[in-house]
Amino acid sequence: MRETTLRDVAELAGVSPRTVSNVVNGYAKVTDSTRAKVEAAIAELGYRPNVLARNLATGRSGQIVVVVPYLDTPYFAELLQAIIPAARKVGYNVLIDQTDGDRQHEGELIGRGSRRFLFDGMIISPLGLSQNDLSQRDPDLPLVVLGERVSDGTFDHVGIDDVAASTEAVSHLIAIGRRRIAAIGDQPYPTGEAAQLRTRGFRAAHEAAGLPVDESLIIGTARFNRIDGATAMAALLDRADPPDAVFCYSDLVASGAIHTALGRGLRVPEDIAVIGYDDIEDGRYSQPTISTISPDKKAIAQLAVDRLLLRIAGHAPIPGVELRAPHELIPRQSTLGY
Amino acid sequence: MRETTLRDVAELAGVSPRTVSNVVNGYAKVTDSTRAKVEAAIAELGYRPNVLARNLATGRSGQIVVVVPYLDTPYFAELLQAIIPAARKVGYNVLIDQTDGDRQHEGELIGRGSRRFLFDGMIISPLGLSQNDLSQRDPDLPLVVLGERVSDGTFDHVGIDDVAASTEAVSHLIAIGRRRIAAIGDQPYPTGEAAQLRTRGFRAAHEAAGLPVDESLIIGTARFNRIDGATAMAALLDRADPPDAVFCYSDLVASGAIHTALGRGLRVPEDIAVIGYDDIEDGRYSQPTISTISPDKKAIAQLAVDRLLLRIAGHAPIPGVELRAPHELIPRQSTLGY
DNA sequence: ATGAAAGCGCTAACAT
DNA sequence: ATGTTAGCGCTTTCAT
Repeated sequence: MRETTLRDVAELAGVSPRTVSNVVNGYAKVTDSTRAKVEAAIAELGYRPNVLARNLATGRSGQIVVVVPYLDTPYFAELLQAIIPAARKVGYNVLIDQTDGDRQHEGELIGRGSRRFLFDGMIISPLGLSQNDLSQRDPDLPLVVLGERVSDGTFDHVGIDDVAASTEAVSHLIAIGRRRIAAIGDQPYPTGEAAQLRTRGFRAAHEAAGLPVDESLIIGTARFNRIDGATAMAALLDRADPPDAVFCYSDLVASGAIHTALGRGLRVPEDIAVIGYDDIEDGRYSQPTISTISPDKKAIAQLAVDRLLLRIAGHAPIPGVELRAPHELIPRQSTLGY
Repeated sequence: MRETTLRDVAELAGVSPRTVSNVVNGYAKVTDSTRAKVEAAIAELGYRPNVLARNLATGRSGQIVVVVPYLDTPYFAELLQAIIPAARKVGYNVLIDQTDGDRQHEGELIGRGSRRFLFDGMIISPLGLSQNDLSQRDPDLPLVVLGERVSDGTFDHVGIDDVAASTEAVSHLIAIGRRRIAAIGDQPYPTGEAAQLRTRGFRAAHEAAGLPVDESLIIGTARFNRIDGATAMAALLDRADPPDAVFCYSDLVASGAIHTALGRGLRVPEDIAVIGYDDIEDGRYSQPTISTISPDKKAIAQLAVDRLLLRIAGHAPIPGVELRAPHELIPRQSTLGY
C-alpha cells in the first residue's frame, strides 16, 4: 500500500497542497477552520511528510555530520554525546563519521564530494589534515573545526586554550614539589599541532617557575592511546634518572603510563605523579583516580553547533573566528595521593 | 553559481540524461566511446550527483540508523566502531541515535514517524522497550535488534549466548576455588531481560558445580555503570560475610566494584576475585586487568548488517531469526592474579 | 488566506 | 545502446 502523500491529504480535506504544506510547516497563516480540516485529514490518513522530497525541494538535508578520528576514544564519544542533543534541539540530525585519523579520508570529507548533499554542515576534529589541506576544502561547505588548530580565517575553530591548560597542569606538578617532570605525547611534525601546544605549555610552566626543561624528558608518541602511554612510561622508567612526575597529553596516555608504573611496583603519586588531559570518565574510577585538565565539553558542543548554524544560514561569507571554551584543572589521586 | 546537474553533463557530452545516469551508476552497458565523452564532461564540469534527488527518485535514503542507549558507554562505542565500516562497505551511511535508554524515545524511533524516510533500516539496542513495545513497531521498518532479547518472530535478533557466557564466567570463578560468589547487575523486571539471562547463567554454574546459591548475594542495579558497581560492592563488603568473588554484568560494573574493593584496602583477586562482561578496552589496561566475557563485536556487527540488508532488499516478509555471535572467556589479573 | 503550477535533479519504464 | 519522458512528493513563486 502506497504511503499517503500531501496530495492525498489535500484532496480529503478539500484544500490545495499548498495549504496542507502551510499547516504542516506552520509557515503562513491558516484559518482555524481549514487548519482543523487539514489536521483531521492528516490524522485520518496517518500522513507523515516525506523528508526525502522535502530535502530535494529545499536543497537542504537537515543533517550535519560530525567527523572524529575514533569513535571508541572516550573523549570523542563524550563529545558526541554532547553534540547530538545540541544539534537535535535545533532540528538537525547528526551523522557520524570516523576517519581513523586517515588524512585521505578526512580530505575526501571536506572536499567537494557527492556526499556533500547529505549534510548541511560539518563539525570536524581532524587528525591527519594539515593546515594546508584544510584550506583546500570545498569552499561552500559550512565548517567548524574542533581541536587545537588555528584557523586560516576561512573557517571557524572551537577549542580550549591548550597552552594555558597545559601550563596549569604542569604548574600543578611543580606546586606539589616535583622537579623532574616528563611530558608524554609530543608530535613535532606538521599535523601534530595539537600536541605542540601542550608542549609549549609544558615549557611555559617551567619557565614561570624558573626550572630548566630537560629535553630528553619530552617523549613523542604517534597517538594518544593507552599503549602509547604505557610504552613511553616504560622508556622513562628504564632511565638511570627517571622523572618524579609526568604530564600526559591525554587521560588514555596517563592511564597507560600509570599501568606501567604500577606494574613495576612503583607508587603513584608517591614515586611518580601523573596528570592527564581530557577528563574522561575512566579517570574518575581508575586506581588511582587521574588528575586532569577538564575541557568543558558541553560548552564546546554548544559553541560548535551554534556557529555552524550561523554559517549554514548565512549567505554572505562570514570571517572565521576562534572560539574558546572554558577548561578546569581537576587534581585527583594521581597527583595529590588522596 | 548553480551546481552542475546531470542534464548539464548530458548537454555538454551530446548525449541524453539517461546515458549519463547509466555511466554514473554503472548500470547498463555503455559504449566505450560515449562513456569517455561523458566522463570527460563530468570532469570538465566538476559534476557530482545530487544524492537528495536520487533518494527521492529511488525512494531509498542509503542510510541506516543505529540506535544505542548511550554513545559514551565503551561497549556501544566499540560496537559502533565495528558497525560503521561494515555498513559503509555495502554502500550505507550510518546515522547514530542515542536514546538514554528512554522508553518513549526508543518507541518513537521504531514507530511510524516522519524520520522513517531518513533511513532504510534500523539496528537497535533497546533498553527501555519491553517485548510488547517492540511488537508495536512500524511493520514496514526493516529492523535488527541487538542484545539479549528473544524475538517475537517478526524481527531479527543478534547477540551472543548470554546464558552460556555467564555460566562460563561463574564456572571460572568456581574453578579458581571461590565458593561465596556474588552477582552484581540483576534487574528482575520486564525490561531487564538482558540481566536476567546473566543471572540464569549464574545459577546454572552453581548448579553444575553442586554449589548452593546465596540469594542475598545477587545484587540488583539500575544500570551497568561504574557507579552501580562501586555502590553494590560497598554493600557487599559491608556484610559480616562478604563474598570471595563477584560476577559483574559489565566491565564498567566490574571497574567500579574493583575501585571500591581497592579503596578499602582489599586485594584483587587475593581477597576478592572479580570478573566482568563485554571486554572493553579499559579492562585491558586497568589495574588489575579485568577478566571478562568477550563478545565477538565484529561478528555481531557483520551479522546485524548482513541481516538488515536482507530485510531491506526483501519484499516478501521474512521470518525473524535468532543469530548468535561467538564469545570467549578471557581470564586476566582480576581472577588469576597474574 | 488559499489555489495553480513550475520546478528541485534524478531514475527508470518505455520506445527505438 | 541510447533517447524520451513521466514521475518521486514536496516547496514556493505568482496569482487571486
